[in-house]
Amino acid sequence: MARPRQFDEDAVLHAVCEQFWDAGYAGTSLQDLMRVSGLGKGSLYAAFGDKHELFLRVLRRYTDAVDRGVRLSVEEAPRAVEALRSFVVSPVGDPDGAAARRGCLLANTTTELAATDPVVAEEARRTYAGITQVLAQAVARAQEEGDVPASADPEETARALLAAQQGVTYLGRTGMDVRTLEATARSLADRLLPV
Amino acid sequence: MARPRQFDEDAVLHAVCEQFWDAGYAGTSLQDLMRVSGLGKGSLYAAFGDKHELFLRVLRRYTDAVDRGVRLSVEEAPRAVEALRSFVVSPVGDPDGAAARRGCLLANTTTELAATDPVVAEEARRTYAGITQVLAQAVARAQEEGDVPASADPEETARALLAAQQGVTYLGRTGMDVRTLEATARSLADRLLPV
DNA sequence: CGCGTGCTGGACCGGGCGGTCAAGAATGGC
DNA sequence: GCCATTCTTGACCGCCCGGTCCAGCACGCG
Repeated sequence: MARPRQFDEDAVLHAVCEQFWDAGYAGTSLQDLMRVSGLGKGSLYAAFGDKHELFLRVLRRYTDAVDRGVRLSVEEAPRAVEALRSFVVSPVGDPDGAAARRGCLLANTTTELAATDPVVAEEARRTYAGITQVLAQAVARAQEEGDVPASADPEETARALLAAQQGVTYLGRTGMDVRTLEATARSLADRLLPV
Repeated sequence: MARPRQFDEDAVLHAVCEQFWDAGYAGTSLQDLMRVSGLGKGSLYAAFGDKHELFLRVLRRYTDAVDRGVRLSVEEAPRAVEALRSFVVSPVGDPDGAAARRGCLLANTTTELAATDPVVAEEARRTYAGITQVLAQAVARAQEEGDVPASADPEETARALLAAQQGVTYLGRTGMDVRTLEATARSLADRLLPV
């Protein structure tokens, strides 16, 4: 046969993801990608195509992970309402606020590119539609469990929770004080998920 | 004297603002700025400094306008709760969704730059702190007017409203269907501003 | 009316961009 | 051990980036 690959594809995608996450799409140069991946330009192009294709690959990997994370969180929660609450608070991350300031790769790059890149916009809509569905099911379960009033519309509640979570994500990116941010997130969860 | 300026500074700043708003900071080249302003490089540099300075100038102009807009909306509202509701729904904009997809210049560029540009991050925090203050006063007024329960903490409510509004702004940028977006915004306003 | 002043426009610069390619190195089947 | 095959490296490409600079132009004061 021929010469086998000398790099771990998954490790490269992870490193590239971190880079795009921190610096954005336009803010990441091919040199950056070479540096974080340890690969030459040729290898990158042969393995993943051009910068844009590589970015989409990484973005889909990320959205898949997010989707799986939300599903798992709902599945594993003893009570669905707990998963819903933790979803809203999740952007807060660590107590020193580094995770909050980083934001979300999907949110960051959608804001940067959605207006000009229909593929990115569609990926965002697809992901949020999936999350909304999972949240709506969780709301329905929470209603059965008596933690959310039966009068609430599950899908409408799910969308409100999603919007709230994205708002928290954004305020985190502004560098807002973490404790204030967490209080805001908890307050939103309280108000959107009344007992 | 000497040759007077042949351009309207305010018109140039307006055009440049639109450009940064649509294409982002990195996505806007000096050629773009020359095109939309009708000025040569030399004039742009002489009048406004380099690209970054020009951007900050435009950003401050924008945040000032936003701040004035919110203050005015609260002042002019017959009942404060109406201003609060319209604040949350405001990102929806026109019925065809163009304004929603455009998002907010401050939100877009903060997401793009806040991690690397402390000046932009500070401008964002300053603006949102101001808006929070105005909203909190409006909440207090709404309480006096009997439209919001006296038990609610004005500042906490203001922050929840701000986060909700930013979440709606972001979902608008993803290109979410305008009617769904508007329903989500109204639902958030209903839940965060109970009678 | 002429001259100094400061605005104007574009030529010009070095550099870094995204992307291509060819030559060589590492493999495993034969 | 040879060869076909694939991966790897880095030189190279044309282009456009942000930024500088200067020659000339339009003005209005004296």
